[in-house]
Amino acid sequence: MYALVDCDNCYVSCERVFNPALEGKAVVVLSNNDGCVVARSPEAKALGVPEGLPFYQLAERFPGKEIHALSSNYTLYGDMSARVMSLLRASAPDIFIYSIDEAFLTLPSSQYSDTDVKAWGEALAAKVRRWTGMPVSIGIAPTKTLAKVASKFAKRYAGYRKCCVIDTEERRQKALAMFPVADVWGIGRRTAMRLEAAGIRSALDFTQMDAESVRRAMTVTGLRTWQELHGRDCIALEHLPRKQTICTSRSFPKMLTTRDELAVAISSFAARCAFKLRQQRSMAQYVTTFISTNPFRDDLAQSSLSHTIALPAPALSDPEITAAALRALDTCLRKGYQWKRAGVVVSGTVPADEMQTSFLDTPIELKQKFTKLSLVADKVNHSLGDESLQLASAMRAPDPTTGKATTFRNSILHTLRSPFYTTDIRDIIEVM
DNA sequence: TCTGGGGTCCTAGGACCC
DNA sequence: TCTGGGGTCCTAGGACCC
Repeated sequence: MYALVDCDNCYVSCERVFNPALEGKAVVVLSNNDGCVVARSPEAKALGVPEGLPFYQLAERFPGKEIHALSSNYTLYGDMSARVMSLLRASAPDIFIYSIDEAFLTLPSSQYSDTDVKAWGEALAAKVRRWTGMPVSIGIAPTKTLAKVASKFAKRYAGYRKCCVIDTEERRQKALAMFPVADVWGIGRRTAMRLEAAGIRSALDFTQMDAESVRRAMTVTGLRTWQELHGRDCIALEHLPRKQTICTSRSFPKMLTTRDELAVAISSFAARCAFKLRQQRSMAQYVTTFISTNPFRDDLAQSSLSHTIALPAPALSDPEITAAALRALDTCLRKGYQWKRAGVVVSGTVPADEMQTSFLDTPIELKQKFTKLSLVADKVNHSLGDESLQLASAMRAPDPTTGKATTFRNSILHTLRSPFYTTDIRDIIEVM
């Protein structure tokens, strides 16, 4: 059996743990630059606030409603997630962390009989709530896709006391009959529209299609989902310790036009990618830089450009990745556009211990220096704060009046952000 | 005025090899 | 006039996830 543990309205719940005044209120959490709504409390959902709504439309669309909006505080959410996951790991050692707010636990059948698995789930949800403050819902079933279905029931109906189990054929049929096909894990908007046009509305309707037509219409991934809904376990979540592609991208609060402004942003994205590479102990063979204009501005010239550079040998240091990203920027940059978004992608990752050199590469001594320098910078930044030590190319020229050099991250808007309650001693909560 | 970010998997088709 | 068979690798694009 699999247990899917899912945090309820994750970002909003993290905020409520430290600001209980938000309980029972309509709350939304915003994306970077306070752009649009990425998380909603049940009260906000009940008002009809859609996911992805641009923040500036919130007041227009919901006049007179009291809706609390917060900037996203990923430092807080990441830390709260780690607390929840460590509790789950202690309860069931075979855990696959699927996202910041979800994990699959594998329950050995020898250990849990049918009768007490429900009690086990209820107790786990209660423990997570009590120890971390986070509300979670748990779905238990023989396949991951059915566990997902079960968790939605656990979330929706209080009667389940945070844990729903789909273990018998009768329960499976009943649950799937009530479950919209569009909500099935693995069936997205496109496919759902096609299925509904063909009269297939519930997950049960979908399971009654014949396997061959499912495969034809939705390829083998769709067939896997179909099998899983029938109770046959066939989606393997592989523990991929090494990501094959790592991307860092942002929209800008204002559109950029000069090479210098873009270079500061690209340097910062490149360094972030290099850091992520070092964290997973890999090196990248390719570096891509992309830039694009604002697609919502019909009145402006549109362009979306990218360039990929094959490194002479795999790299993981800030200087090497940044130099390649800036070279790629200079290759693709065109005049006459206003750039709204940019990013750096590193790909073709290989394990860092399989380092090879080539005659064309940076001289080996220099490469080793760059690597050591980046590792030292990681340590300094870990103890003194994220941007304590970085390449000068990631900083703007100092302001002539204050003499202070600012970074790209300084320019991201998050005017409604909550304090770093759990990770910064200056923000520690005070009890009066 | 203001519209997010970061991934994975699958398939088709072209290039290329013998 | 008639023009094979089998395979790999790479890439772009679509679909999906949170």
